[in-house]
Amino acid sequence: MAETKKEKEEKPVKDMSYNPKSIEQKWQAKWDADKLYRSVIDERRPKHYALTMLPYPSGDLHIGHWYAKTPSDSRARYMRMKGYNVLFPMGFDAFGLPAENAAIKDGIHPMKRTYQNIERMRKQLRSMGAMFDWEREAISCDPEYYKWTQWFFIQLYKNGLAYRKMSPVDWCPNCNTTLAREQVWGDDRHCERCGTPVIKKDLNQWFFKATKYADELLRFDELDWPERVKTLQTNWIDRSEGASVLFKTETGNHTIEVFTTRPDTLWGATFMVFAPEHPLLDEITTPEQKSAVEAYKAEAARQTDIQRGAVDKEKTGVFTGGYAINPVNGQRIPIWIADYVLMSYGTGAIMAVPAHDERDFAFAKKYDLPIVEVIRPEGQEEANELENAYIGAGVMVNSDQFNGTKVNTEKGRKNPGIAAVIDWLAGKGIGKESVNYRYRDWLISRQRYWGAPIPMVHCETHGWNPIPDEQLPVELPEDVEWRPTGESPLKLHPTWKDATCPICNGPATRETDTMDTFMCSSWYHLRYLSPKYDKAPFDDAEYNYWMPVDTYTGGIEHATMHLLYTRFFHKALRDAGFTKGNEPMMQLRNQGMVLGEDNEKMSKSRGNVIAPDILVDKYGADTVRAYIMFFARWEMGAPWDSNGIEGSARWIRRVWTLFTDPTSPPTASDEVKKNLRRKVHQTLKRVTRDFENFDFNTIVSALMELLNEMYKAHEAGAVGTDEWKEAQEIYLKMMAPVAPHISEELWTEHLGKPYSIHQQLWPTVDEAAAKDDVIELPVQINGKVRDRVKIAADASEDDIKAAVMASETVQKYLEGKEPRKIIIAKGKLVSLVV
RNA sequence: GCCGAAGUGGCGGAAUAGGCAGACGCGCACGACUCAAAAUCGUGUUCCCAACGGGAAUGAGGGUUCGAUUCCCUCCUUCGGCACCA
Repeated sequence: MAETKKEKEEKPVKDMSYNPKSIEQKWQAKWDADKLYRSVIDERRPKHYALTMLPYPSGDLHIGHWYAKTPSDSRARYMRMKGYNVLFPMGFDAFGLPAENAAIKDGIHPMKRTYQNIERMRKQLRSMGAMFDWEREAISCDPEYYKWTQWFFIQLYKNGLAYRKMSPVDWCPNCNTTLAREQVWGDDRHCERCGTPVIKKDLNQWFFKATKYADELLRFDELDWPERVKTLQTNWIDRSEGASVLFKTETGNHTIEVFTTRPDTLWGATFMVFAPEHPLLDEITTPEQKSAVEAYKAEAARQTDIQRGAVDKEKTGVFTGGYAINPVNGQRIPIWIADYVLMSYGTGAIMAVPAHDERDFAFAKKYDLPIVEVIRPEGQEEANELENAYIGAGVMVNSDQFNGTKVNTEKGRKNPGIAAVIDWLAGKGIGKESVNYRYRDWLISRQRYWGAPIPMVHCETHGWNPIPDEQLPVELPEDVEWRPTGESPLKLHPTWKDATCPICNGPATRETDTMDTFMCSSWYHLRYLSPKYDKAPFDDAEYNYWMPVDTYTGGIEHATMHLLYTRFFHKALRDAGFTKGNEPMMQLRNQGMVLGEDNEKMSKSRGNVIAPDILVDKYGADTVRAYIMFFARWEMGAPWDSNGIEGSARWIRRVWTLFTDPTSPPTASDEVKKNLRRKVHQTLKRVTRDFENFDFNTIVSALMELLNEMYKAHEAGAVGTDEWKEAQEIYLKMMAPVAPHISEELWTEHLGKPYSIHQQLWPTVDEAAAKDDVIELPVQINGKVRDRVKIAADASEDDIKAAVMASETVQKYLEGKEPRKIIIAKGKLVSLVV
């Protein structure tokens, strides 16, 4: 050993074999020491805020994290080389249930566990060699962070956007907490996090008035977002245009408001239906019907949402004994209750038009209620004996002065029948144009410990009031007891609840619920701007320079959760005067998912998890990065293929071999040199375009292709020529965003170029060099490729024609005939029609 | 039921203004190097017809076009979202 070392010292020999481990460690340390990726405001340069969704500190970096973050990093690096001042921060979404559940099991405090996990994941994230600016790291469970989460809650409260309400809410019996509507998924209405079906509970909870922004959230005109996400959000909000109409009860004691998308069918409303939970039921129900109604209500309450919501379920209902008056024709119509009417949509009461609504039709048939046709297909004279509800276009009949008015299948004012009736209703004061949404306010209370406490106190005299700013943050107590029942330790804590009313200084009780962690992640992109700033959630100077986020990358699963919340949050803050612009994230791109080799979702229980650490250890980060970018279309994702990575490893090694090859005297012909230069610039063009479009897989393909060409040029003696040197430089610059370590090593150590390659500008395409001068034109005869003709790229149509007709093969297929038509697609192909 | 995405070799995928289908890679086969293996390098690799050569083929069927993976219509399959929403 000693001898070898001595030998090395005396006669330094460069180790020529590719050793990713030492290269990667070396450069990561140097970049770090030099603060190469520190981003500071620089007014002279255009800014680019690249953001990738922050991870939950689960404790281990998953291959999925790599799949999300590596291409995002590579794109950020590309933008930096394009001359942008790029901000690419990283942090942790550190509140949440897993840490608390683990604490219940083993007693380790979530704080302790979370920071340990962060420590570990930080290390793993660094092994990626990404350009994260770690000085901007933000951790949402840090009191210096959640102080501002709480502060924002108070701002929303002060602006009338936070309120407390008793209502039936979704409860996950496994997570022991309520959930927002967005967090309940699927046919069986399960918890988004743990998959357990939720149940309904009546609880007092805090909500954000997200519905105030429903219309604005439907506008995407400023956004470069995938259609898919815009569609998901649009469907989620589900705007529905129609009218609200006032019905009076027969006794005249009550007014019942209903929402309908079909006010043009009002004359066909032959009964009304209330949801079983409707508050007016008790007063409308007659004594004779009381027991039947009560029984039905009890049965409906007993059923789960899933049972009630089953589409194919036979309709059931009970007559209340009460009557309403149809305001358009004075008809006395019975009021029923049925569970197909939901209290949570519209007003919980509907006008039933059996002739033109399938559900009402089925109900009327079953209970033998009158069916009156009010829309008839155009041109048809006779009344219909309806076998089904008619929902098509037609003309209004049995509708007094509106008879003959045309009705199409459009919703809202686009439908002449609806427009006419709405105007008339409004004039009479019995109805008006109205819009309904399926979208609900955001329920943010969580009955858990490991979250940001809701900064509100309750006083017997003064009700609910926010904690004064100077008392923020409301910190989580550390001396808590973990109950296996899952009850919130905040509720059980002996003294934590005790507070002072900010109005009267009398005794008050603290809110023991914490906030939905989606609240924390609704503004993390702002905390990154100035994570240590203590005068406000963010420094305005930083905000004015960096915001909005230019490129946001992350998973599609957040389409109606995080991405909707964060848009709402930005708009709410904008109206409160804290943020500018209408949208927080201008461009969005979603990556797909990496599946296990068995084509299933990766999970510990399936045993199909791919650990990036092992791959990095075996191949080096550059190879893992390259493979992740190469093996699938980024937005699609694909199952992992352990063999496939060998291809990327081979590519990296082949680059190393070629670029560390000692120079030899240049012997290449002019043609070889010209062809090399052409391929280099053609590749640069492709790679540039692909980076712009997030087509990461074809970037690596193009680089592999060019490398193959370079090997051929090498064989032909191109080494040492100016073209070769240019090829090497451009190659490494194109490779730098993909494989930052090896390209730095080859750039500085083997090409002897100035450190750092990551501070170089992206090369410019030489269009003239990229142009082909001779091209091979395929010749089609009657649609089939029969020959290929080599010809100058700038040849005239006549020259092309002549060359094609001169071909023996072409003549053979023409069999002496003249082509009827010759189509020349310039630079692409020639097509002969015989 | 409604809305959306996707369907291309054994596999991942490419074809980015309608113009050579299968780039690039995996895998496989053969060859070189080697005592041998690994690594590396080279050649081949959509299918069918013995074949020179030809034919078929981008989920299926139709249409537009000189020409369709690409545009239009109908349908099938897979995945995702919503769903008694008035």
